[in-house]
Amino acid sequence: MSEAFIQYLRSHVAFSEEEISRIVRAGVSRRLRQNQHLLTEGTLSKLHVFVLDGYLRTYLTDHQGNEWTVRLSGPGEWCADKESLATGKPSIFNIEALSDSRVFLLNNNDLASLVPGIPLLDRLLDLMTLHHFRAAQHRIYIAAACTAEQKYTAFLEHHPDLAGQIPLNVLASYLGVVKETLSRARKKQLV
Amino acid sequence: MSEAFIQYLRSHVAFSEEEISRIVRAGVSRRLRQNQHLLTEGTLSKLHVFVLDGYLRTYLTDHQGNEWTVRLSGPGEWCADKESLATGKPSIFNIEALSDSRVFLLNNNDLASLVPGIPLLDRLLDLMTLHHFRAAQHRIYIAAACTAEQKYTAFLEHHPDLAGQIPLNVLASYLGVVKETLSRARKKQLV
DNA sequence: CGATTCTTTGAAAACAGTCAATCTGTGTGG
DNA sequence: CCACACAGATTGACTGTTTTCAAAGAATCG
Repeated sequence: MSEAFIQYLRSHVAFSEEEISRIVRAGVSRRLRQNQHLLTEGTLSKLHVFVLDGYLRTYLTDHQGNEWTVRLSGPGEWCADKESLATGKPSIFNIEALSDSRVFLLNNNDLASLVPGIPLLDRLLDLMTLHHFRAAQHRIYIAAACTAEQKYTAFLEHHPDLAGQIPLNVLASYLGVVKETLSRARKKQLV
Repeated sequence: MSEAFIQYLRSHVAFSEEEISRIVRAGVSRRLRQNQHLLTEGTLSKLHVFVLDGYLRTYLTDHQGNEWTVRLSGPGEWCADKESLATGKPSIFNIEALSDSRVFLLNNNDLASLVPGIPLLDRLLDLMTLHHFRAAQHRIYIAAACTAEQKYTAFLEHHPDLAGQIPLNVLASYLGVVKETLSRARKKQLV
């Protein structure tokens, strides 16, 4: 069931098999249908989400009702509202499955209770945060420095697998352009 | 000397006075001249920088030699290259003083060696990371959803103190617009 | 097959970037 | 103290890109 998650644990931090099994037992794997929401703005999120299979997107809605995708998460990636987790305040984000997906869910409290016994877990949590932060930093640079076409090219380079899997309007809201512009950029790209 | 840092420690985490004194003794305060660099790309950074006074900017240079400001840090804020700290790889960023400044420097190793004796330090480091991540997330949204004028307005709201303190071209490279565009946005703002 | 959603295309308008000139303030040397 | 140079900021005219609006063309699902 959660083989992909176990693989992830093995390859990123030097846990013992016994530790891995304890971590895995602390969570559950779950299926999500396409368009199913895992988190809705205004509610509390206590979950760390590890994507086993499929694609999730994290987005927020502005005052005009436009949706802005702030993160895309594919297999082997994490997806959590760090902020809501840390502060205990309701989330401003929504998390939705872009396709039928399987995820591994870890409750923050359960995870925290394991930390004293498995000191390396802290290292894992650090890694997760760093990964997210690094990605965010890179996106800020891309958003500032690139034209629509360059953004699309950069996205293809960083996420060759993802491009074909997600709807155009979602990718557009991720890149910060309008769907028509992205459609044109994509067309040029092919020539 | 480092009063502002001590205040910060007191108000953010419930350290004892003795712990605070141990933390403060682990670092040093230093003066920076305007335009002086605290970190240059290609070098290793082991420092956590707390701004006592003045303003720092973190930027990177692209292939065409353009500078892109990825962070601005004022009094009471942190400024560090998390990535270089965590991976031990040379930094891709530069950190520069925008004005004559005073900073409090903590070496990562020194800080790490205090953690076992002061468990709350982990909480502080979490807070720092979270703060940075939150800011990055917000900037991604602003970059995607806002026009030049709205970006400037949003910046004024979030950093009312900073706007007057930093040169226009730096702010422009932070907002992801050209300096002329920012100049015009600022003019409209006044009307 | 019809209905809905996603994508493409076109034309016009709004927006931001480029280039070049001017203006402003600051500091330096005569 | 003035004149000058210099860097930062503004302005104007122009170009190029992106958005907007509207319509038509695929693709998908029941």
